[in-house]
Amino acid sequence: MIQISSGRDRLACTAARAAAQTGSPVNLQPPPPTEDDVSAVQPCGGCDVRAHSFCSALRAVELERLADMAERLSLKAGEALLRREERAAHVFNITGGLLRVSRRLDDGRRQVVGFLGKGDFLGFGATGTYGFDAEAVTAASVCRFDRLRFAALMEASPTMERRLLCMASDEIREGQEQQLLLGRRTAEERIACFLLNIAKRQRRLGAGEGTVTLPMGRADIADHLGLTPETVSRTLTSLKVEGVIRLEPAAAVRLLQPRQLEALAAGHG
Amino acid sequence: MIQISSGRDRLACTAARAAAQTGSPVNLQPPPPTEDDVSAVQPCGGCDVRAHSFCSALRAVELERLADMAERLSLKAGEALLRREERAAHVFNITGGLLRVSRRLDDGRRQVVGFLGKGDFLGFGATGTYGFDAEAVTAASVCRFDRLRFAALMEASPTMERRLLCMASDEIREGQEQQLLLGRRTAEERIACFLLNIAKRQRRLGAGEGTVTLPMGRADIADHLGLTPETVSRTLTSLKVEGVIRLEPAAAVRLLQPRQLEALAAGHG
DNA sequence: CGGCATTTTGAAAGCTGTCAAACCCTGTGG
DNA sequence: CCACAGGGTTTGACAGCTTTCAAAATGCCG
Repeated sequence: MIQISSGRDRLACTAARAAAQTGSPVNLQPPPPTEDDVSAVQPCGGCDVRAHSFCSALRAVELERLADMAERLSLKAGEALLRREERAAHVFNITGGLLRVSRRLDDGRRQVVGFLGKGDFLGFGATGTYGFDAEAVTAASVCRFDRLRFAALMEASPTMERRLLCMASDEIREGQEQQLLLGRRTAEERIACFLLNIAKRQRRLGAGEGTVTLPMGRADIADHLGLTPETVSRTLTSLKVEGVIRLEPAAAVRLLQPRQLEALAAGHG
Repeated sequence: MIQISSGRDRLACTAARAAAQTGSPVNLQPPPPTEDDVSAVQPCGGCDVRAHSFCSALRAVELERLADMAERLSLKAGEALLRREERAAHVFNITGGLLRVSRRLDDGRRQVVGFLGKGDFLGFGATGTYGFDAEAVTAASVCRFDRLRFAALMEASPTMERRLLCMASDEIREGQEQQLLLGRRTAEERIACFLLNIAKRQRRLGAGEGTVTLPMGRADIADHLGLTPETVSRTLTSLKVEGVIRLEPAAAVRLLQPRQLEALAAGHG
């Protein structure tokens, strides 16, 4: 299922890559088929900013070590990276594509707890077993680290754990924001928030202007916002009719009236 | 508003208290009026287990330092401990009573992100400003630490940050669980989950048998579960009629059929 | 170009929310 | 110790948003 490339590979983080260049020439494999396209428009997740600060906490020597222990994985769309209750043996860093992290009920009801993209880390917190499922939404590439070796490296670097703590802290805050959304916002407000969040992330990753791309399907969006695919679709077309957004080909959405969208997200609307 | 006792005071954590005893005689103030009753049945929050592991990561010297910098606060029911956007100058440890942590929308809609009780910590993650409001549900007592001094102490203790990371990790997991609840569970399932969670916490704090106490009002429960007070009340009486629980005086709830409750919480019902 | 999955649209039902009133418990004052 | 006031809780009736079930339309991929 999961294609694993040779152990010594280029690292995910920008910083790591830069530092590694001084060493042996890095063999840049051509990225898997669709990956490049996807990661080009790739929006969601904890953002590369975090990934960057994370890696910049490491010294060159440590980056070497980190690069040494990286395995590179390729996931096809829909493929699972890990499952809840599974032995948490690894830590991951997404280098391209889009993953979804979710929790499920026995009867199949699902809550997408987050989307992860280029630069995002996954699986730190895990104590013993993972607490969630992680699957590829689009074709994706991931760096995999052995948890124990990774932890050892962390201990060596004092600032490293602080970075992790910051990342965890951000994640907690995002989770609380999402709880507010799920518990108290209307469908329209949820969609507005979602679009603005995606837009912000894409901007951070260098995407242009008021156009966002939604690589995930309506069902994924619905499971993220606590709605049904039908409601997501209806709300989207409703916003389109109001002239707030325009639905374009290739899963693109143009934000015609970002101000209006922000007003909706804020609850005035 | 907030009553602050003298600087050098007994510490919140059990471990810290024990260690501090070897030093100067600790002056145990009589707890505020209702606090003792409340904290006796006090259920919710990240649980004292975490608080304990946290403090057990410190050496005696550090505990001394920690005790040195503690200020003790008393909150009356309904009083605010801190507000979102406020300068995050402190870290807190709840020593008695019950607090609620919440996020709000401009129009007043509120999401209670968690209840904190004896032993819980509050305000770590905060970077710059707090990201939530925190208010006393019942009369409560809290230890307050200066953030910077606290951070400095953390850096000194290598295992300390790891503890924090674990706590943060737990919090993330709880947050995801809550997202699943808010996004995908029915009112009845939410109530069932809530009762079971409270019960688990009370058990951990040494409460007896199948009786839980709900120190918070219906409105707080509603804002925690993404419902209205009316729906909370209706669902509770519905469970009562079905013979699953019994509503007793003093905000007590007896779990007559815990199995049935678990089935409901799991989605089979 | 055809087949299939996804998305959109439609109609109706259901769960939860809203508004309002009755009830109860708690704490207070006589 | 009992009556009373007040807020919180419970109950009722109804409305509304979202879901559900179903079918049409669209878009993607071979």
